[in-house]
Amino acid sequence: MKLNPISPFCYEIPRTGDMRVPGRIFMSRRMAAGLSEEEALKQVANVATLPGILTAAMAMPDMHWGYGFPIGGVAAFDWKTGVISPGGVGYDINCGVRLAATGLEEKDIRPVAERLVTALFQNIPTGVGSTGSVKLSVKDELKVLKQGGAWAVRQGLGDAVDVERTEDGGCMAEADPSVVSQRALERGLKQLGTLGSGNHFLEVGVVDEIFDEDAARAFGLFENQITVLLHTGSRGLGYQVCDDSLAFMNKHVKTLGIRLPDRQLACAMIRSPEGERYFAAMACAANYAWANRQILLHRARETFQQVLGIGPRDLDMHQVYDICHNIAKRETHIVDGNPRDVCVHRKGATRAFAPGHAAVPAAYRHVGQPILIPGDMGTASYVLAGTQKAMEESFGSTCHGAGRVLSRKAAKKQSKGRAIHRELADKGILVKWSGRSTLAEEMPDAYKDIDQVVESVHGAGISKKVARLRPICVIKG
DNA sequence: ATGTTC
Repeated sequence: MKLNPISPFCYEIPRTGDMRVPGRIFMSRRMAAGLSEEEALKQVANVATLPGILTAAMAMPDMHWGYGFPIGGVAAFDWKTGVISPGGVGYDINCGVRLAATGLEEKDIRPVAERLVTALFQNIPTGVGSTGSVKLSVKDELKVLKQGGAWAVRQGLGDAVDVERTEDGGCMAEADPSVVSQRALERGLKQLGTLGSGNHFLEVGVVDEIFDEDAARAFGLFENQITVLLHTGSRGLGYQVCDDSLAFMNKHVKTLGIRLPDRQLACAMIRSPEGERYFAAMACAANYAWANRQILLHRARETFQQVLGIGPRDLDMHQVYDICHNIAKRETHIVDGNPRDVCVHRKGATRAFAPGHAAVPAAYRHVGQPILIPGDMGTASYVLAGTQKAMEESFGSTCHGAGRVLSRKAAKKQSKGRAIHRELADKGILVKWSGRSTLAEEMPDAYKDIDQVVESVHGAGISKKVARLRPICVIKG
């Protein structure tokens, strides 16, 4: 695939064949030189052929191959003439990240780290098919799908301010539980408040370095501060919503009469019964994910208090922000100088709204929206802030994480004979996990260098570095 | 990512 540098941190796939717009990849020269993502680049070009796509099919430096659309991809479609596609969101609808800061410092946690990680692992169900964190009736589940994070707070599983510091207030109003299948409801019934598996985790970390004092102060972050970072999504419910939607979209797309370069790009006009049905079901799964992360934060608060023998006031575990990185949203963006109503697909990409945007919580509005970028479990995670340049160049979007370089299979092979948990322990990172091959599949070597990913988006100007976090304890599924 | 191939 031919890539033309159009600026020091942006490369273009020129328009050819059925492409309606070019492709655009945000990455440093160094990452471009090491790029071996031919299949993912082809997927960017494929997305560029879809009806109603605006400006360019975009990808972030953490891009890799995904279902139809690349992971690390951003695609915005005109609301009236464009399409919506489950492949542009991903199977784990509203997979996302939540960060809480505490009143504690590293010295308060080091002596109890072993007990803390053990207690977190006991109190939070992990792994494929994990259940049992909260008891839910079907009636309550429908409320979760409609209300999102606020439902959990109403149950006493969090604070009102948690919801205020969540993207979209932890709720997409377009949710319509009547379009969610019985099977999806069944899968969701017992999984609320569970972590899941794969790259999902809950991590106790420490603020390692501050890059932007003003933004860090606004976000309530200071050096040596203990943080909790958690990464999970909508579990089996979201997976089932995606699966159900792909089934009816595949049927529907045959009636559209458009030629798709890949059947995994199955889609519908946004303003069609099929498009609206997917959007309404997707929003339900998004709300479920926000309730899920809300409950996990509550479990973390309970566990810290139990292990440290302190009350909520001394713990002071307060939410910094919660973002989604697998979602489609209705947003207004300036396109060719005019405001346009668009449907932005972010799949393995994060919203990065600029200072002054009304969707950014008031306390953060002068510095921009917080962005949470988890690294692999052996290195670091980053807090960034949204920028005006992101509004202008990437539909208010940035990267989402390190991005895989090794397939799960390849990672397992490379880890043979190694004790990954010991390698991490040598770096001062305690890890507890449930899946037989989780640690091998998720080992640091399986991921790109998070520092390079973050330098790319910082260099491109689509977000700016605020702080780096270093892990101390990690639980995984 | 996923009751990891209803």
